[in-house]
Amino acid sequence: MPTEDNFYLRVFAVVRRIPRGKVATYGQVAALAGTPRAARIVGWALRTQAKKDVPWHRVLNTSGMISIENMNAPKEEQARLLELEGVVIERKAGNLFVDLKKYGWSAIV
DNA sequence: AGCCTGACTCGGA
DNA sequence: CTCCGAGCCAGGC
Repeated sequence: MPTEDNFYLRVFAVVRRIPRGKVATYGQVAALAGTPRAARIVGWALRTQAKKDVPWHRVLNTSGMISIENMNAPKEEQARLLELEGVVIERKAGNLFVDLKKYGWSAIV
């Protein structure tokens, strides 16, 4: 697998392709980026560049739950951004969930 | 160059 | 069904 910055670029490119009002999982983005097992790297990539021109808030874990707890990007902020796009956020036990069946994005476009 | 850590995931107990 | 552990890739120290 490539170990260049291109991986990041690909990740960003994939994330940018996520339509407004839709969400994708880390694993999915990683797969689209060319490395199915690099879900963690995706999160990392987003974390290093978060708050740029990439809709990082559209990326969630495989459960549709926001894993962020005490990071630079508060989950509340992510929830707000998603709600602005029409995505319904479900709050359960202090965690934020998104209905992937409804808002999940299909890579096959 | 080597070890630790992490916005993840999957599989077994 | 829930909890715990191992696997994975890349970056930081």
